[in-house]
Amino acid sequence: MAGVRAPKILSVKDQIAEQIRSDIIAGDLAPNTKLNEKELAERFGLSRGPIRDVILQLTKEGLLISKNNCGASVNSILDPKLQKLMIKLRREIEVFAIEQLKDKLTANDVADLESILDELQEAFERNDYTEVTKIDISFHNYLIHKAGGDELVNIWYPYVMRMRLNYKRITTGEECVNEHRVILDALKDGDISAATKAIKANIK
Amino acid sequence: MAGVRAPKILSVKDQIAEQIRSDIIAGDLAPNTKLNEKELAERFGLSRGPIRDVILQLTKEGLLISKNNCGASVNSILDPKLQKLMIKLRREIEVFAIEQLKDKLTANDVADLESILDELQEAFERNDYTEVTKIDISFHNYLIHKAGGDELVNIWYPYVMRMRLNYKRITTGEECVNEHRVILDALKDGDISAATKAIKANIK
DNA sequence: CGCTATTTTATTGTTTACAAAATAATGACG
DNA sequence: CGTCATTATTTTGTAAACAATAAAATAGCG
Repeated sequence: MAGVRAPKILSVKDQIAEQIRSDIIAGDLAPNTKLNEKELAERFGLSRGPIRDVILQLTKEGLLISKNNCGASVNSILDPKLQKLMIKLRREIEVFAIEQLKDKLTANDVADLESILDELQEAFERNDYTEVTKIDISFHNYLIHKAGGDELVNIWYPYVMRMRLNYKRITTGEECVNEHRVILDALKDGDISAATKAIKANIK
Repeated sequence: MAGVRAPKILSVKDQIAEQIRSDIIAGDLAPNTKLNEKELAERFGLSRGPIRDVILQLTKEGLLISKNNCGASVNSILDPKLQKLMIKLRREIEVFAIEQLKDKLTANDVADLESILDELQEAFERNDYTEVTKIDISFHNYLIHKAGGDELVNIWYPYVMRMRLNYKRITTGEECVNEHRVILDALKDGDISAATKAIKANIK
């Protein structure tokens, strides 16, 4: 079993949530689109119960906006002022994470991160930008989780999701892979200041 | 109807959530206490459905921690490093809010805030520290909401809740009322720099 | 024809019943 | 007597039916 990466086991609800996030990121669900519980339940072959849980979760993440007795819809673009604030806060969280990670990354961690970058490269070559975005997020998620566990991920995640809503298009593409490689290289060297600089450059 | 403050209409779920938050803040629900859905449902005279929604919500707020098929329990004290980070981030959010509020507070707003401070004073005189904490939060909530709406409240709230878990005792008491009065006075004068300083001093 | 009021429909909120998983309890074996 | 395997019970996850609210359509009136 040595060297075998544990496959991530996701609950049904987490999978549904992930799918809806993808749809929003991909633009299949445009801002202000209203979500119908019954439709979603039929689409995923479930009852409305779990769907409602997912909607609540995505609402807390800021992707959806819900009103009592009126249902949920895809949230719209952030006010620029708030957007700027969120970028700032997200940067601070990620810088904090990198500082915590000094001399904490194991060989296994590095290997995992390398493989995430490989996947990123592949997705980019396939022009699968929705997947690029998701893998991009998972790279950061790995660092955040390693540094602060679920607790830190929980406060970090809404910023990422909310920011994605505003772009909805990957900026350049190749740049994305390179930027993350710089981060990982700096981490491998234990060069916190370089890693911090690279993270700041990546979050925009 | 002039001068009549709108009574806040809360959904059933919001009321339950508020009650459980109070119990946690008051210490009636100690960290690591396991929450039983059936028990809660009976206590509030509801079925398990809405209770589950509330648990999910409080989990996202960081007050509870949930595991698949294992239920939810009251979250425990934060790691000091994370605690420090959260204080820093919360401060930045509140400073941002104050900057946005310059020349935006109406006479009505000021009156509302004054009356919140009055309630704070009363609760303090009754030695009702759970209520003091809740009113304290509502003062800040008013400012945050006015500055950034639900959007900003959503990212701010988890910090407050998470921090409260760590104290669970009001520090001095009278200090609390005074600190908030300083903030409000500075806001009334439009003295952003003083208000910022006061907010920073209050968040610790 | 335009507007409001009422009825109808659709959608969300809640309850109840059932399935699956985890925990607790029991019993066999060393 | 202690440990492990198996069974029983409790608890969470899901599904389906019902109630209440909001949205849409229709009818009545100026």
